[in-house]
Amino acid sequence: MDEAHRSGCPINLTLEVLGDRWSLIVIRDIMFGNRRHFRELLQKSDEGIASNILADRLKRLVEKGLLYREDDPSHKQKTIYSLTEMAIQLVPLLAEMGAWGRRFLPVSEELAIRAELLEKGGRPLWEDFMEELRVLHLHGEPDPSKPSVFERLTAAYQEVLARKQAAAAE
Amino acid sequence: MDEAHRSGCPINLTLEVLGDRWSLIVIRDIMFGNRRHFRELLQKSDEGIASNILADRLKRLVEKGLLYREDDPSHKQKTIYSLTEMAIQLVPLLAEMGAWGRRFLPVSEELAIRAELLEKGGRPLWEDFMEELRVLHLHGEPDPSKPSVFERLTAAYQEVLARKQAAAAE
DNA sequence: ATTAACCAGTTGCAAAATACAAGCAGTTGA
DNA sequence: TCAACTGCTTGTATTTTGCAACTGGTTAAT
Repeated sequence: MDEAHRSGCPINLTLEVLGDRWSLIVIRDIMFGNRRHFRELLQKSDEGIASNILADRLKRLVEKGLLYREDDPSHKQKTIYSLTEMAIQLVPLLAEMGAWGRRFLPVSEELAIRAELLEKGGRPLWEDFMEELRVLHLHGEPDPSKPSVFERLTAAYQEVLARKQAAAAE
Repeated sequence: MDEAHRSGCPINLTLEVLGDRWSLIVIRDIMFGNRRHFRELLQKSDEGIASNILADRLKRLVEKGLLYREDDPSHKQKTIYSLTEMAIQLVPLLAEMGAWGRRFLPVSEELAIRAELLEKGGRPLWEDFMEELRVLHLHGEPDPSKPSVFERLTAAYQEVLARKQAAAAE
C-alpha cells in the first residue's frame, strides 16, 4: 500500500497525491457543486471526464483518505462520496488556484465568479465555508443561523449565468 | 499555439498549466533553491527528474509564460531560467500546498521547515518573499536594507539538516 | 595544444497512463 | 413489464512518461 515516495518535501508529497489533471477536478465538483454520486460527477462535469478515469480517481482518493465512500440508503445501487477533513482543508489551496487562474488565464465570467468571491472573502470566508462542508460531509446537521457560503457561491454563479444567457438571447 | 481548453473554470485552467507531477517541482527548485541552470535543476533535484522531461517542462513553462529563458553572458553554453511575475505569484499557492502536505502527509523534518516558516509568516511574509523574487528574477538589484526571506528559509533548512546529520553521526 | 570535465539538451525504446466507446448486471419507477 | 438509470468494467488506440545512452560544442586546467 505504501508506495515509495520521490522525496519527503511537502510540495512533492502533495503533488504525488493531487498532481494530475483530474483529482482536483473531482474534488472541486464534490466541494462546490455538491455532486455526490458517480453519474453526477460523470455527466455534469464541464470537462467531460471518462468513466474509467473517474472510477480510478474516486478509488485512489478514497485510498488516500480524501474521500469517503458509502452506500446511499435510499437506493440500493447508489453510492455517496463525501469529503473527509483532509479534503475539506484543501479549500485554501483551491481558493488560491482559482485566484491565480483568474489573474493569468482566460477564464469564463460565470465560472470565475466563485473564485472572485472566495478571493475577496479571504481566509475568514474560507473558514466559514469549511465549517459548512464539515456539516454537509461529516455530520449532516445544517446550522440554519448562518447564511450559507455554499449557497452564496452557487447563487452568484446562477446569476451571472442567467445574465449572460439573457444577453445572448437578445 | 492555443490548444482547446476543457473549460473556462479557473481551477481547471490552472490545472491545465500546472496539473502534472513535474511543473511545480521545477518552479519550486528555481524559487526556493535558486537553481537557474539546466544541470542544476537536473542534478540537485531530490526527486530525480529525467533530462528529457526537464527539457520538455522548461520549454512548456517558457511557452506558457511562467519562465524566462536567456543566455548566461558568463558562459556561452549556459542558459539562465528566471521566474516571471506569473510564476512569482504562485508563492501563496505553493505555501498552501506546503502547509497542507505538512499537515497530512509523511514529510521529512528538514524539508518541512521551509513550509512551516512560510505558513507561520502568513501573507505578509509571502509578500516580502515575492518582492525578493522580483529583485532576483526581474530586476537583479538586491535591497540590502531588508533581511532576506530567501536566506532565512535556506538557513533554517541548513540548520535542521546539520542537526539531523550531527544526531545521526553519534 | 591537448584533454577531461562540463553545457543544454536529443534520441530511441519500453512501460505506464489516458482517452474513447461500448457494454454489464442489477434496481427503480411508471 | 419495461425503459431508464445505477456504479462501474472491458477492450483498444493514443499519448505521456521514464530510462539510458548519446551529441556537438565550450571551458579550464595541464
